[in-house]
Amino acid sequence: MDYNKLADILFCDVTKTPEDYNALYPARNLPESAEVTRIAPSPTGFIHLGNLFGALADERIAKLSDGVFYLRIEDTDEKRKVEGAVEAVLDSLGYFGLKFDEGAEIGGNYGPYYQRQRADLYRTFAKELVKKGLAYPCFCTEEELSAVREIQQENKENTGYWGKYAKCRNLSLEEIERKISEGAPYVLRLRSPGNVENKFTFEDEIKGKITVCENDLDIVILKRDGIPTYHFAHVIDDHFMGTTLVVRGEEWVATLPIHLQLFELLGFERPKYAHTAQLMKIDNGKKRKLSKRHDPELSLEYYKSLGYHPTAVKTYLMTLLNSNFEEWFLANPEKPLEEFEFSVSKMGQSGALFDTMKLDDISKTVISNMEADDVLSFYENWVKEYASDDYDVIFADKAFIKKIIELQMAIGSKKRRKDFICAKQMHGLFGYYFTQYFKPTYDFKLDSEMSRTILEKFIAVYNIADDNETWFNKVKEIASELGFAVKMGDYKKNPDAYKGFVGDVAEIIRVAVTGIKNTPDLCTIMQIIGEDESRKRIADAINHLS
RNA sequence: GGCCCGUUGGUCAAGAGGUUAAGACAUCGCCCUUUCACGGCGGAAUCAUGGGUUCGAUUCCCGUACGGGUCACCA
Repeated sequence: MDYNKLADILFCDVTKTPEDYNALYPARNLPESAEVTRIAPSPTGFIHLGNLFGALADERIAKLSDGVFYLRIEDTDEKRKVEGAVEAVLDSLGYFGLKFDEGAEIGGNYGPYYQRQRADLYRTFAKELVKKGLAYPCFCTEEELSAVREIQQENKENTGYWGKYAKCRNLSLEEIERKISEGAPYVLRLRSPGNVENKFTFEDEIKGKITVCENDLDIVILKRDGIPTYHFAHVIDDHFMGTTLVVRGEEWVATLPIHLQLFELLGFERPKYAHTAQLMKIDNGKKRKLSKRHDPELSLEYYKSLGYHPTAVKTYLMTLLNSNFEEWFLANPEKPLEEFEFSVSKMGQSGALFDTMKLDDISKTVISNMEADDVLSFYENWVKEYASDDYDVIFADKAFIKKIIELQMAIGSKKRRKDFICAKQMHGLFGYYFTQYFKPTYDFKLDSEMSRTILEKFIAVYNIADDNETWFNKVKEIASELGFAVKMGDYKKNPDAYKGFVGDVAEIIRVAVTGIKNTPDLCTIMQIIGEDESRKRIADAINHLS
């Protein structure tokens, strides 16, 4: 068979040569240790936690090694393409603070970064393969292929296009020419020189040694429309874009032999691979891979809409990504996580269960370490986007809401509070500060008579100018007069001697003023909402009790 | 089903041929406390299983079970 002739028939449109591309995409001029990483999503319009998980690793590795982190869009599947998906990817990752050095919509010297725009490149190398007798056109229909698969399954053989089942492998040039002239559609398949009997071990950056079989499948490299499959595009792109480390999900280890074979046949040096474990969740008592379809918590938009701070999500992901990160974070809660020395070797190799509790805990810590102004503006942006109806009320007076945030965070005191998890939950915490939203339930712990007495006595001595200590001394006095212990310890030692302790008294006032039992320092709350409002609320409560 | 990978408390996990088997989240108890939160102290809780190798194995080897991945002209 004259492979050159076949190549010319199949690729009469190809005018460039491999040399042209070698010149177009020279090796990157980077230091020895620099890693070039990438994320390569398909534009389905849905970027999820798993993508962010991998992207974070990619980004850290590239940054810490003074390398390059780029974005390539794998849009080879026309059917899955969604309008605006690329913008969504950029938006989502941008929200989480991941910046690309080059890539789709950003530019760079190794573009275009959309695979559909690189068709000539792929076809040039596909042609090379044909010339060497390493690729051939296949005219099999879907029906033929599935019939073959059934036979293989019956015979308990490996499924796929291989060996004796590779019908089009040995078509003569004449047959090929005839079919093409008849307009028969075809794909281009690799003529795999591999043998499944041959096993070899491969060193993965995360998983260590993996034993695999050589690929013997004549996989499709160019689809009917002339666009490459993932496998072929991956090899060509990561070669010409100079990727040094491919970080991708472990679902790809199964096809690793194909990729390795392709690198070898094309004479390219292969990159290192790091196959990451998948994020899992418990479903009906079973551990399973998080799925885009069924798990809303996989969507990045989900966290954004709940108002989880991007740093919190990133920090949580880092704990899953690097086993020694958490220790570092606990020791340096205030340091930016960019300072952590991320390492591929510390990446876990089994799938981690996604733990919302832990995310919440980390969120609390992350937010409690932020400046009040940053929390405020983060919250403001969230309200604008997700609770816009409340915006005018809450942000009518920025100084007011800032005071609330400072109180809730206990800014200024030795120990900050860790009340805030996410913007949505913050939003729910703020109700009683605003007259418009204040709807007390008046769940008083003591009987009406006593509750009313406490409130009456309190309102008689209340002075908004009192500092915290004076304020509390007044409460203590009332407690003492009415037969409550002033110290909790006294009450605990001798509960029968008292009606309760000072906390019980304070709670009555708290419920009257805020409508709920759990709040930060009451004295400050009353200062924030103001004297008139405080007095009015207490008077209302007294009325309610009368 | 074939092939590949994995299995340390409820969860995330460190770990090494000999350890009281770290730490974090969750949980429970106590302390602190005007409530809550924060913080402090303490408790309960783990090496899937059967065989080897070894003076000794949770750690190494083999099998079993279980879990995961994959078997497209999808990525």
